[in-house]
Amino acid sequence: MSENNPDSPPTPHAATSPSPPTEKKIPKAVIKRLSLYSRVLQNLEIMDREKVSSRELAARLGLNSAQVRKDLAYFGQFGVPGLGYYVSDLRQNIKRILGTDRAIRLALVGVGNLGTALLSYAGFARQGFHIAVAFDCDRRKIGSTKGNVRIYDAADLARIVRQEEIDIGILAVPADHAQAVCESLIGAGINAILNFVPAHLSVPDSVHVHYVDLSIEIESLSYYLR
Amino acid sequence: MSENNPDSPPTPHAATSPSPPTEKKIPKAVIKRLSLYSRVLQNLEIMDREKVSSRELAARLGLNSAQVRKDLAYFGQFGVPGLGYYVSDLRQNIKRILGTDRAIRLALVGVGNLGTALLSYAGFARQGFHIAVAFDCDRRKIGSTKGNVRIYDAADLARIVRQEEIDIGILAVPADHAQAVCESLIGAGINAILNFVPAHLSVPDSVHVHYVDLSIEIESLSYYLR
DNA sequence: CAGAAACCGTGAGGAAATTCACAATGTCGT
DNA sequence: ACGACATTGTGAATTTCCTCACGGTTTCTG
Repeated sequence: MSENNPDSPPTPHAATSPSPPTEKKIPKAVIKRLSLYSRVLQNLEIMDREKVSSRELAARLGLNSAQVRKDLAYFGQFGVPGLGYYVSDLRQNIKRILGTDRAIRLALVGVGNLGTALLSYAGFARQGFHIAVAFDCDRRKIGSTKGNVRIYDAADLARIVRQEEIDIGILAVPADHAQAVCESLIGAGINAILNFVPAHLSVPDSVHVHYVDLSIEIESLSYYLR
Repeated sequence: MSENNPDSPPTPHAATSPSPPTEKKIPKAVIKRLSLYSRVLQNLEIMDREKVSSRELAARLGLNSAQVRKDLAYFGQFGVPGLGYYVSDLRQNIKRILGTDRAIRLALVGVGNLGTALLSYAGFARQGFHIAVAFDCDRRKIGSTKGNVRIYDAADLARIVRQEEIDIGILAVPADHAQAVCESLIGAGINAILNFVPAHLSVPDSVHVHYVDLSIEIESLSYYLR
C-alpha cells in the first residue's frame, strides 16, 4: 500500500526493502519542474532562441537559478559554462528523460462535464498527449464519440485498456466509484493515474497517482483572502 | 514581486521587510491539508459519525497521524485526549479558519472549453463556491449565459469585479493573454487567483496564485512509467 | 593571446516539512 | 473511585528540499 502508516506495524513483505539501491533518488518536485522547463524551452524554440542561461530559465518560472542547474544536473551535464544551455538540445534531453519523446496514450474514465472538457482540451494535444479511448457506464453515451474519441462501456475497461496499450488513466467519475475504477485500471496494468475525483485513492506503492482537486485549490486560496 | 530572485539584487522596497512578525508562519501545505480534512469531515458527518481520531483521519487521506495533529495544533486545541475530535465541531472550526464559513464569490475569465466545464462543475457548488460572473472577449459569447452564469465583456472586468464583490479570479484564457488578464484582476482588487493557464504569472507578493496545470501532471506522470 | 566576463556544476549549509516518541490528559468499565 | 486504555499535543530527531557561494571552464573583447 502507498499508505504512509507508521501508526500500525509495518507490513511484513515490504518492510525489509530499505530502498532500491538504484543510484540516487530524484525528488518528485524535480520531475514536476522538468516539465516546466520543457514547456519554457518549447516557447524559446518558437522564438528561435538558440541558447538560454539557467538564470533566464529561472526568471521565466519564478525559481532560483541554482535550482534549475541542480535539477538538470541530476540527469547529466547539459550546459556549457560561460554560455548556458542549447535550447533544442536541452529540450530533447528533457523529453527523453520524462519519456515524452514518444506519444503517450491516455484513457479517460467518466465522460461527464469535466471529462468532456478534457476530451477537447487543446493543451494535451499541444504537448503530444493523446486521449485514445474513453469509458462511461451511461448507456446513452456508450458507442458514441466526443471530440473524436470513442466512448466504451466501462465494463470492457480491462480488455480495451490492454488492447490499446494505454499508459495513463484519467479518472473523472463520481466520487463513490473512484476507488473501484482505480482498481480496475490497476488490474488492467495501468500504473499511472491522474485523478480529478475529490477522493483519496488507496493504491500499491508501484502505482503513481497525481491529484487535481479544484475545490481544494479554491478553498485553500480562500484562506489567503486576508 | 513574488519572484524568488536572489540572482539579482533584492528589490529596494520589499527588501527590508524580513517577515511579518504576525505570530508563527503557517506552511502552505498545511492549508491545503486543512481543506482535505474539511472534506473528509463532511463525509463523516454524512455518515453520522460523532467523533474521529487523528489516526483515522490520517488513514483516510494517506497521511501520518502526527501530521494531522500537528496541522490542527497550529490553530488551537480541538481534540480531546483519549477520545479524538468531534466531527462537526472540528469541521466548523476548519471552515472558519479557511474562511469558507461564508459564500466565496468567484469570477471566471475565459469561457472556452475548460471555462465552460468549470461553469457547470458540480464540485464547486457542493463546497459552497459560486461562480458569480464570467468574462470573455468573444462577441458571440458576451451577453449570453452558460450554466446560469452571465458572460460579460472582458473590457468591463474591473468595474464588474468590484461591483460583484468578487473574492477569487479563475483564469482560463489563452496563454498569451494570461499575464495581462492577471494584471487586470489585480487592478480590480483581486488578490487570489486560480490559474489554469500553462504560464507563469508575475504578481506582487500580496497576491496568491495557485496553478492547475494539466499537461504538467500528465508529463510528470509519464516519467514514472518505469 | 591575455584579461574580463558569463555561466555551469556542486559541496556545504540552511530552511522547511515530516515523523518519531512520549508525557499529559482524558475516557470508560467495573 | 480507580486502573487500564486510548488519544492528544508537542519537543526532538530526521528527512527532504532549497539556496548560497565558489572553483572551474568556456566564450568574448580588444
